Amino acid sequence: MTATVSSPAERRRHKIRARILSAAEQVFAREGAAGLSIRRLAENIDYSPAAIYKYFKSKDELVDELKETFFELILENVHRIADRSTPFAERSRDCVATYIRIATEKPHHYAAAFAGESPEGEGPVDGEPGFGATKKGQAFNVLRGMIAEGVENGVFRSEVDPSLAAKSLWASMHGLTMMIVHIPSFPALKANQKTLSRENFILFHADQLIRGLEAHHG
Amino acid sequence: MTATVSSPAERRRHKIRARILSAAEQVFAREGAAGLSIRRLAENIDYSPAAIYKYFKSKDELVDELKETFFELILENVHRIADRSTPFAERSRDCVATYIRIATEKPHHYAAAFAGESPEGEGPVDGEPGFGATKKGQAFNVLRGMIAEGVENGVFRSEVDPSLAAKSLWASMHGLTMMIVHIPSFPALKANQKTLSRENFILFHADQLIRGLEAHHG
DNA sequence: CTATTTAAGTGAACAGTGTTTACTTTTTGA
DNA sequence: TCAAAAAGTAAACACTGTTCACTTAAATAG
Repeated sequence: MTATVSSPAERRRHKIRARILSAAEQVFAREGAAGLSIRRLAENIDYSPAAIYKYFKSKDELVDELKETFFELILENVHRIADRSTPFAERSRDCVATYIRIATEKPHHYAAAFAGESPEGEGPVDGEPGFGATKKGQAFNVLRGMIAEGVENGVFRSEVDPSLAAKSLWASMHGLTMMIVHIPSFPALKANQKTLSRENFILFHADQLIRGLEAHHG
Repeated sequence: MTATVSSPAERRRHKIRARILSAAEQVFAREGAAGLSIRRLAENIDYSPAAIYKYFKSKDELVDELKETFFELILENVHRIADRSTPFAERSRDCVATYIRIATEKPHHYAAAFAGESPEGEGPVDGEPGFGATKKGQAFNVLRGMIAEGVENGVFRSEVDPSLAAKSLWASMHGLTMMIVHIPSFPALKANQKTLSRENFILFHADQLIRGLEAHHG
């Protein structure tokens, strides 16, 4: 699909861009956006701070690329689960759980992806044109498709609107993810004397959310 | 309960502290932690930047007080609903909805309360000694109490552990709140041609969460 | 192969930030 | 009244993202 249309100069440029992103990624993964400074980054790759601006027009743009790559990872994993042929209920739960699992593996990435540090600038949202283009939007669409399937199956209540329910479900997934990301010791679980692992908590949460959608058959 | 044990000096000091906090609150509510700089704050109250440090040992400490006051507001509102004598299911939903409603009225406060800007430092969590002392912790305890009540009533499934379920529920409330806070246009709802208000979305979400807990009677 | 244009890279500065230190002024209490 | 404690400040430190004028290297055209 992608032929070698790039000139040597373009390839070189792309390579250096990747080098910068790679160095940025390493710092970002450990210390987050705040810990990643242009000056430190420049030093790491033996460049002057100003040189970075020949490749990225701002720190935000650089960080945005790290975030998009990260969401690509989430999308891939969720997609893989969604395309399985396991029983529907189980598959739904696994989608939810996978999102949370993968997301919490890179806490700084996830936190930064939603907090443009101040509540304002964000990409397009559902309904707007560019939404399906972002990885975030694609992940949401997978979720909605899954719920629509459940409604058709009769597994989920017929009143639920997939688009609405998907947003609600997404918010809940997002919530646990954020909790784990922001409060490292969450969930501090000594529930009923038993110490539950984080994994078990995620599964409980996912189960709870799917239950809210299910039709009562019996 | 609190007699006038304070000397004139102490009262004066407290007054100035409050003055600083009030000035900080105004900027913070509009522009968040990033927009609130010590220098700007000092200028607003005709003080030198260094003077602030006679009253607060860091910007973080100052902001922490704003956050705690904010969570006091949430707690008050949730408590008021929880203490009502309306039917249990309705009351539960209202608690959840109220948390989200009040929280999203001060987006910057809420976002800052959970994002210590970098995922690390947070107050005590459930199980630890100081948890009940924080307003955040108290709000959680109200939630857990409510769920415990539901389990005893038989309204909620008997298997659910209140402590565990409260964390899960809290995470979901937190999720929608964060979504609204971070993505101003969330939920972008043109679900089924109908434009739903944010309020309706919150109620749907709350309903969905309570459903997940309910026992299937019938 | 040379001349010219374009891109890459840089040092220094600008405008900010939170915080500390040494110093002065004011207030307090014996 | 006078020493001690607290309040307040100017100036500096060590950072930050970003821009500008400048030099150096590479690509392109004649």
